[in-house]
Amino acid sequence: MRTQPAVECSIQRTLDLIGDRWTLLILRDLFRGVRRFSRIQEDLGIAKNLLTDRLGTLVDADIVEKVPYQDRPVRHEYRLTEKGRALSPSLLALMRWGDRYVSGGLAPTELVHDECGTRLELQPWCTTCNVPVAPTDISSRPGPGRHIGTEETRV
Amino acid sequence: MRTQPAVECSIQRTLDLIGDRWTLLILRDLFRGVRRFSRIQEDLGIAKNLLTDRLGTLVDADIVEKVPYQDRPVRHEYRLTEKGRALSPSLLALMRWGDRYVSGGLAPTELVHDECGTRLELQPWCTTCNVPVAPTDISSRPGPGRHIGTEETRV
DNA sequence: ATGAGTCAGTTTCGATTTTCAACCAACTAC
DNA sequence: GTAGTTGGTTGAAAATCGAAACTGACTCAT
Repeated sequence: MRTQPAVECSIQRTLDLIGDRWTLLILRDLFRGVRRFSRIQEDLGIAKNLLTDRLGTLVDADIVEKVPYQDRPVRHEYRLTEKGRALSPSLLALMRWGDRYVSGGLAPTELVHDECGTRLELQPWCTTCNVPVAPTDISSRPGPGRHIGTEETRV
Repeated sequence: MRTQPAVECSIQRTLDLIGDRWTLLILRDLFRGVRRFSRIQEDLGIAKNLLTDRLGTLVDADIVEKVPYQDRPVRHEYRLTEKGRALSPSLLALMRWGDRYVSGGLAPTELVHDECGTRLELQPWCTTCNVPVAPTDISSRPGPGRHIGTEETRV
């Protein structure tokens, strides 16, 4: 969307790709199984030219792929790639925040653990210690993908 | 931002509030400790009138608060409220996705577990079973905040 | 084989947003 | 008094968006 020399932040890089008003909603629909142009269009109320544009961007970015579901006439549907499915935690996090702070704690839809039916939380997880990590136990440091002037950083 | 009758989805409700091109970047700056109008403005390169507008929206939504840091002249800085800080997992999730899929696995900044220095992952977590939950073990169901026609839903 | 319908777009154009630059107000420091 | 800083506001040009009309490829019913 924008063309900046190479931003030193993965959040910004990500938002440059999918951070506009519609794209995350389109992705939500794809996660929900709404995969066809016209279905997405009527579900979101997005203008068709914009939907064309956004889906094109997502396909170019390899987040979504266009697969034919019939010949004669050839019709396609849009499916998440592995890269696209990897956005699941991001959407889940936004959803849980909205449940708590916008929907007043009353989730319109709940995501639960299959085995026990408990509603899921999303937590930072340490793969070494195998424990959830509280925000107070998180530090940041410059990583191998170059670094920015380090400040008090707590995300 | 938009005024829709009462959308039945926490993702959409959330994105209506913070899902524009700049707001999440502003919040990222606040998490990083960049809290003053002029600092944010130059860091992001956002137009000042838009920054005024977006900060106002965030303050109205109680995501950010404006606190004076000096008198004479009174100057304010913008701080995350508890509601704002609760967006941390969302930003973290977007960051981790960007690390992997946009920055080619080379994180510009790493968030690590204080105690052991391991880079953090963000995982759905079952508070009952006390285990991380894989995407395949997640189901969805209508919650108390009203419900939408249920489809194959996997977020 | 004509006519209506569906799906996935493209085109056009007026309305809205964003950007960019200039200006302003309050105060400090010199 | 002059310059500088911070946190804005204002207005005009440029970019983007939204709504509706139009297209093309095909099906199905008559």
